[in-house]
Amino acid sequence: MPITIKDVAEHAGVSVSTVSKVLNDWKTISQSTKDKVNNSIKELNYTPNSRAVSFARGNTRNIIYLTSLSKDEAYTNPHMFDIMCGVFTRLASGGYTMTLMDISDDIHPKETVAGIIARKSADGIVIHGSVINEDIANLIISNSFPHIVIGHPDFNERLCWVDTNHLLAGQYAAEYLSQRDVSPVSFIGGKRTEFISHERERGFRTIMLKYHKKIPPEYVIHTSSTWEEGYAAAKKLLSMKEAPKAIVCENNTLAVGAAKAISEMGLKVPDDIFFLTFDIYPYTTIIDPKPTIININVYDMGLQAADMIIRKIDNPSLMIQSYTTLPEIVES
Amino acid sequence: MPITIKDVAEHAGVSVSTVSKVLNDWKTISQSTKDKVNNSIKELNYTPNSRAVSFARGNTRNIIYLTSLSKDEAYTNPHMFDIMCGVFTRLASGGYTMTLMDISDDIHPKETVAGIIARKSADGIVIHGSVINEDIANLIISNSFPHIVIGHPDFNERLCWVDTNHLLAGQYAAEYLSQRDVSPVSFIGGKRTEFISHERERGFRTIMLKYHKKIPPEYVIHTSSTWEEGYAAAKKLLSMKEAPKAIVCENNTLAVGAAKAISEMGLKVPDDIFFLTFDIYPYTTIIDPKPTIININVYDMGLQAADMIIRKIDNPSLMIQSYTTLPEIVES
DNA sequence: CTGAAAGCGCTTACAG
DNA sequence: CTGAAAGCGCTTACAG
Repeated sequence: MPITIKDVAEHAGVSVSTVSKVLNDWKTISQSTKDKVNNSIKELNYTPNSRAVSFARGNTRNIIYLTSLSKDEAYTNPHMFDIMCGVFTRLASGGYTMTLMDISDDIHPKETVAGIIARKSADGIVIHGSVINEDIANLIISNSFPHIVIGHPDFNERLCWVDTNHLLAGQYAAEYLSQRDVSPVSFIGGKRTEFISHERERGFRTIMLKYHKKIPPEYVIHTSSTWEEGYAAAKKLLSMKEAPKAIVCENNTLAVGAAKAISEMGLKVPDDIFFLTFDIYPYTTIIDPKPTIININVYDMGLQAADMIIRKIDNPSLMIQSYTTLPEIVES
Repeated sequence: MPITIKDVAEHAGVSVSTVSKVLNDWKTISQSTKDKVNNSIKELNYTPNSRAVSFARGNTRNIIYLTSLSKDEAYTNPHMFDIMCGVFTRLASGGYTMTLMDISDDIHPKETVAGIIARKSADGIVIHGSVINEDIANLIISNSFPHIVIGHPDFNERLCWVDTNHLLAGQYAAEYLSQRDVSPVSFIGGKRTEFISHERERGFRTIMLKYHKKIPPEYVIHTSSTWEEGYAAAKKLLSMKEAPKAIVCENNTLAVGAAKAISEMGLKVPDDIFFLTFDIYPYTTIIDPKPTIININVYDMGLQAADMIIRKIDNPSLMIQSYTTLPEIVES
């Protein structure tokens, strides 16, 4: 038979409402009653039933994190989990719990989200950019449901979001090389159709252009993101008559291959060649020679996301807002 | 003003209890009333308030996943998240939600767990082996709280757990080599104090012994788990007068270094040398030459864990049980 | 500063 | 097969 608020009230010789007020820190309660009640709570080892609290209060202090959680997701997309840890940590410190929800093999994702809102199973929702669609976005907006999207959605402008800035990351890479007056430079990129790859390259080109440094077409290679292709691309670049003085790999996997090529050809970094890539994980810690890394702290982005959603819940009239996490340069 | 069960009852011209019975699929309800009620539900677009349901029923259909969720955890310990995805998926299909909880910088973890139990914020708990201690274990057992531990705890024997079997994985490696009559073999392991490392080595030795194949001490190297150390160890082994015909690396990172050594020395796998390691992730997909991998499907372990806890909840008198996930050999 | 009472939206014996 | 009513354990106007 678990202890309820009624037991505490009887034990302390006060009413149930008074106990509740002590529990909720009302300032109208006298110190002496507070002490009495708190003593009884301690003596009876009482803990409020969170189901009853949540029901009576009409809020859950729970946030749903909506994403895709398939097998091997943790290996193929560790960043998503790092973001999640950031979101979680800040939510927890704000007194919120976080419930995971998977939408990856959901045939009616819109109905799932509608259900969350209708059945009030959470006070707000964090949605990973890969699982949101326009229907869901409109549903959230029309219900004014507190939310935050991880990744800048390209529909519904009234959504609240946080994102990384890959364009800027590309620019950082170019600035880094320009400041050191490195020339010529080369770039190994993923398929042009990949958004992140495209942004990084675009940013890179923008800055090179700004400094009037041309990148001849043959110094730019687009390929699929396997280490073998990265290796082949780097080999090709380094064998040219005027070999580049820098290789920028658009992603980690390509950098694995490029490193192999650099090391095979006996080149030293950075004396013979500058070597840059993006993201610390998953591979740069084991890449030899060590590249200079343009990294984005996505854990921090998660913290910011949680901050924003808590503020939205506390203050529903808050304007839409967005937040972009800046890149950082890491020399390893 | 949200729609409640009362609105549905009025609209359908029945009592609240009848609506509830329809909602909960009682078999005593006539088809005609069922239809009437279901129509009203649809027309009013009614969804039960989950807070009220949970409160009235006295259960949450929610499970807490207790672990450590720090920054970079996703990169340094992706397996934990793969397990989590497995747990989550099975819980979701069983109609349970899963709430994350972090205990990494909790000064009073025992009180946190006591709180979960006391305030009934979940019907059960999944605890990652890295965050459980004897106090928590005893608390859970004495409250008969439905639980499952990820990883075999070495205290309280009445705990319910699932685990991988690293000893067996080591044995698989040895069997693999014995069947191919490879000799002599060498082993590069992490520090002896690391449990997983130790188990894998122990399993490996057991089987080698069984086939009366000795592993001379100089063919076994213990080192710290960096790729540089793995490289150095492999170099040393491969330069011996009677070079080993197989290198078994106790972990992924060591294998990165060993691969580098093998490839530098121009050896072909498996013609010149057999090359084995454990776990597919994080690195084996980019290791060249490709090792043979003894892998453990931890996602599946997560599925099993969720299964067990659901059964425990449905049937509290269920005996303690445990489950071990078997390794598999992957040729890449 | 404190308490009696209504209410949150369901579920579930129990009676019919 | 259906319904009236009690109850789950809190919170919160409202009255005093």
